[in-house]
Amino acid sequence: MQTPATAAPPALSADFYERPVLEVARSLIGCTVEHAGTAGVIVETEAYHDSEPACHAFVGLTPRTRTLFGAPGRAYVYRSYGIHALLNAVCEPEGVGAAVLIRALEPFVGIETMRRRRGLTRAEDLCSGPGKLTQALGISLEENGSSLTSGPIRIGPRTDVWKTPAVVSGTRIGITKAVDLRWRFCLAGNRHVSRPRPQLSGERS
DNA sequence: CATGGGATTGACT
DNA sequence: GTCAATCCCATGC
Repeated sequence: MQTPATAAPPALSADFYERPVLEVARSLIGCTVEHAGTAGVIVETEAYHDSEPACHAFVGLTPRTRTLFGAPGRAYVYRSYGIHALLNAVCEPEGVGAAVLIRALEPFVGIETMRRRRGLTRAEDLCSGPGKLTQALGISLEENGSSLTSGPIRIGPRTDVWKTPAVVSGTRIGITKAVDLRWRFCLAGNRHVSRPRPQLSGERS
């Protein structure tokens, strides 16, 4: 049996996500996200887990956290600050509330479409933040709970160019609880990482 | 039912 | 550096 004659590689399977969330967050650097004619390489992620108070799932099972506690390999999309849709990949076995927030991409497919959706031209302004990349890819709240293995949002494996990315960790952005956990992961030196960039040297704080 | 707080961004002092 | 936009939802009365 031949593989289908598609340009894109198969999406990551649900098994990929059914692992400790920190492991998945690191592994997702260099992978691809694709939706509605646009795609990018993941250059920044953050991990969230129901054992720590910055995670939405910390409060337990509610209508909002239903997706977070559900099956791994699905999208958790929620509205942030009343304005932005933020994309997460649900991780760990069903019953555990954990997810990886996709924080930044390096655009590589449909860049003109991204420019139109964003109303901006500079490549570094298109996907360099969690709210920016959902706008650039056309992802909305309706995709909450959808499968990342079958679409409409698909996450694919690392391509040859990104086989062994240099990943740096830092503290998570924009939270007020559990601020000391270094659960943010970035592709070292990449220009599409959101601000503030993690310190490359002198990781002591 | 009223309130308050965000896993952000862009515009502005 | 400051700040408002805007809305979902958890919480408390």
